[in-house]
Amino acid sequence: MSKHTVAIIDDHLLFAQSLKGLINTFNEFEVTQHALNGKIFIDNLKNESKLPEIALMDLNMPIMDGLETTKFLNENYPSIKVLALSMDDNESSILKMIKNGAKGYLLKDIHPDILKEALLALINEGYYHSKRVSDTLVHSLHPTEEPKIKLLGRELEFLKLASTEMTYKEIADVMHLSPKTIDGYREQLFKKLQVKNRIGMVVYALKNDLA
Amino acid sequence: MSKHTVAIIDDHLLFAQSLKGLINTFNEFEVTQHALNGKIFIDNLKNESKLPEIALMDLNMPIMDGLETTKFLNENYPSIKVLALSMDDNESSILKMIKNGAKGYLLKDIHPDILKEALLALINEGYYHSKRVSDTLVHSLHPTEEPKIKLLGRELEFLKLASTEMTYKEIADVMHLSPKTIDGYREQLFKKLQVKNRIGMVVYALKNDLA
DNA sequence: ACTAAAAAGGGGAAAAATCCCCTTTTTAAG
DNA sequence: CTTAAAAAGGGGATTTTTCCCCTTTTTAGT
Repeated sequence: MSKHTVAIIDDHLLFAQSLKGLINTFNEFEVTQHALNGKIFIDNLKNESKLPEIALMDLNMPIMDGLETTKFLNENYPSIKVLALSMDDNESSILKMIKNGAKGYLLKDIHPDILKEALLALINEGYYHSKRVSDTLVHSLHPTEEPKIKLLGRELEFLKLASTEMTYKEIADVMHLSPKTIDGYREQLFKKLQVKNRIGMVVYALKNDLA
Repeated sequence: MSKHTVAIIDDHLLFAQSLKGLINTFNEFEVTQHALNGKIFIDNLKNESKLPEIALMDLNMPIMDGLETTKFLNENYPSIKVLALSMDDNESSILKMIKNGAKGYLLKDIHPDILKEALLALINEGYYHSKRVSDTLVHSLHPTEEPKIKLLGRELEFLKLASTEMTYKEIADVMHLSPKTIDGYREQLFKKLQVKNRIGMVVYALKNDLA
């Protein structure tokens, strides 16, 4: 049985080298490439006959960082599974990486066994997420302390419809109201939400998950 | 040491009763209330001197369902921790519950030990999420199999600005372009995204996290 | 060098949105 | 019953958006 292939993209030479050594002690994996940043890695891919199965991707790199690289890989080489490696468990960077196609997220201070576990999970399940990462994700979804704006009855209904491609006339129609009444709702909402136009209203609705 | 209080909101009498029996065997918890739907539960709260710490909330109920009830509780009785209970592990309903303030999500076919574990976690950690739920959450964030629309260079920049309250004239200004060029981008984008107007465009941008 | 696509720009008109000032009807609360 | 707030509706004008048909310049690939 041939080993699974792993590429390392990291500008910290010392860390990358030791990582390479570690992975090569695993029975199931071997490191086939090492690049100092995303640009170099991608350029190399064009000349490679076989792609690595997994890319161990550092986040902070010069020239082309982990996020950009992951986005590119996801669109152009979707078979490569990106496992993000980072110092920090910063919430938004984890979210961004996953949204852009990373299949897993690891922190650099983990135990070697966890790395192996993650690599195996990536091959077998297609993804890996540590408890710490899952918790972060869940936390980010919880509603934030809200300076919540109190929408009265039909305003919410109107807001939802205003977030579609319907014209106000059409909205008035489906709500069985006069266009002038709708016009009133609109003005009230502009004041309440402190927006200048329908676009602002829609952005508010979408961001607050009301639409 | 007094027991932690749990309210059950579920219209399945048989299930709710056995659940009540089960929980009352736990040393740490006791069921203090049972309501057949969210409306009844909320009405009861007004007359109660002490609120339950945890609400075991079924999702599908007549009159007022779990989602609505959770939303209401989160806004008006934030001290009550909602643990959602559901038959299905449907991705979007899990997401919705959590976004609306549920502190945990359980499936009804779980082992009794898990229920106890979840209740304890809710008290001690403030939340509980099973692996299955975490996985679902993570999965929902991954980019979907994309009928991805290829946006060329400045179209993306324009799209972002179009998702603000700026008029096209103002956008033209900050992009150092003629309003007529902007008009061109707009029409191209309408075709590409298959939308009828600026609202549709903004909704697309927001939902695809481009804005 | 040739060519196609992308980028930038325009005229002119109809439709929709926005604004400001104002009235009547319905509902909820004391 | 009275009063206030919310809901519904209107006139009329300005600004913005949308649409359709068209030209020139720049960029990139063979």
